[in-house]
Amino acid sequence: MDFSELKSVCGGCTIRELCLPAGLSDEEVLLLDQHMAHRQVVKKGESLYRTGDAFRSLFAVSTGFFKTSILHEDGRAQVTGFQMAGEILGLDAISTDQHICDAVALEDSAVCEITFDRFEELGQLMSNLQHRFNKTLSREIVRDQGVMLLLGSMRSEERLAAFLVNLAKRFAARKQSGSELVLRMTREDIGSYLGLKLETVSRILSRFHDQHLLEVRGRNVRILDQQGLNKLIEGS
Amino acid sequence: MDFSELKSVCGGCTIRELCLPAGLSDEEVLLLDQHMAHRQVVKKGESLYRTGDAFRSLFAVSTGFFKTSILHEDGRAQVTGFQMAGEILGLDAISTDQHICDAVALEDSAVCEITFDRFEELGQLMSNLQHRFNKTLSREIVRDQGVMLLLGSMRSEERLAAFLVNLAKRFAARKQSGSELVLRMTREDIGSYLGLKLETVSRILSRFHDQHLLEVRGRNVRILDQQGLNKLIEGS
DNA sequence: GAGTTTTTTTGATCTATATCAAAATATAGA
DNA sequence: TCTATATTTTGATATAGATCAAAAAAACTC
Repeated sequence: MDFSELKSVCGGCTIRELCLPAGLSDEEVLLLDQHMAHRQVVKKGESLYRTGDAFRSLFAVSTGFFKTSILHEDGRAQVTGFQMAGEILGLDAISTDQHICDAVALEDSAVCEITFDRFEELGQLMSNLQHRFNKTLSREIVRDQGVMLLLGSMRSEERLAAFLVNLAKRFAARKQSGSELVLRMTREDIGSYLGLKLETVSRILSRFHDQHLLEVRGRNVRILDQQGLNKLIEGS
Repeated sequence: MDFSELKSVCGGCTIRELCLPAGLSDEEVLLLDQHMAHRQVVKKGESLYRTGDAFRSLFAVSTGFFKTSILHEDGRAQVTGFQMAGEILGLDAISTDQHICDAVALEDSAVCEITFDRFEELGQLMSNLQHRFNKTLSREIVRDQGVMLLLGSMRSEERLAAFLVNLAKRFAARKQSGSELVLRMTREDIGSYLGLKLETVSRILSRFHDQHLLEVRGRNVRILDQQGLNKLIEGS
């Protein structure tokens, strides 16, 4: 981890409205900025934090791409999410003051750090910030329950379709192409997230390719038929 | 729903430390009490709220047992949780101001309601309450990610063992027997929660019975070998 | 840029869990 | 208490996805 102390600048950040400062006034953002610790770089493959680490700060992904995974005693791991610009890492640690997952950068990335104690103080000063943060936490609950639905009641093709459509939407919200995806994670990571084996993920991608839903070239995926994918997700 | 306005009395509540007032001083609890809307009864089979309902309040389960489930377009449903005394219903709705699941009472139950607007105001007055509430939201995230691990990487027997051990722990924390469980939900509900079919749940319960891990008589389950169940969960 | 390692694809086969079916119980209603 | 309905159990069979295996393609390393 590179601790070069670049001062955060939420005010000028392009993804401000997708991140913690969403919905804050300029003055409020300024106050938030003053309390942000610093920006730090996490190289591809490095961990931002690991299971068991003491919880001190939340991290907002500035640039790059992360995965979080929890480890079962016996070595099995479950990928619980993939985070991109504007998304917050560390929310799960608030409950126990310890991180309960590993956060690993899947490409060279940068995060903005804010000490949680500081952040809570700010929440007391700015009811608006606190209100938005409650929503952020709740949104994570909704997301997690969506994954439960995926894992609990959808078939493998539906899961993968839902995964790709979700990724595409999030890229699109960040003004990146919503049809040209570069997957930062391995087939195994995708499989772990979706409760499937990597071979199954690979086979289904090939099948989608054959059905002209996607064009798959390794980790480069182009969505050719968004409609078709959506139909797969909904239609039983 | 019975709207008889029984005044809430967190102060005198036996499960106070498992609920929203956890960790608050007597004075703080008094203030919280003054802002609780009322207690209300939900009869077995009735909904406390349904998907799409406007979100106004959080509900703390006072007595009884609930299940929450989200509905997929095509009719499939996924049970996302079972809530008992002290646990909070409605956390997922904060993000969108709409309920995204149904909350159904599985036995005659009572809940304590608090308007969320009021609650947020209180959070501004009592940093302690806000701090605890952040933890409550985070704890729900941790719980959900535990379910992801369950659904994504555990086999059917392990899932059911984990489910039973979890229920037993929660009953025990409420000074009820941690070995004599009365399941309030159907095999189908359990199956939906665990990503299994009801027949599979039934078969595994029978198998556990044969292996003297449990004594199963319909919905009455006695845990005979907690150790054995734990071994199942951990050991691959 | 050749060599090593990691990731991905594809095929053949196996297996855990689903599905279909029917009897046995339990629960609720009159 | 009797009847109707819903739930649970158990068996027989089917199947989606796992596992095992090996080649092909990418991605690092020196």
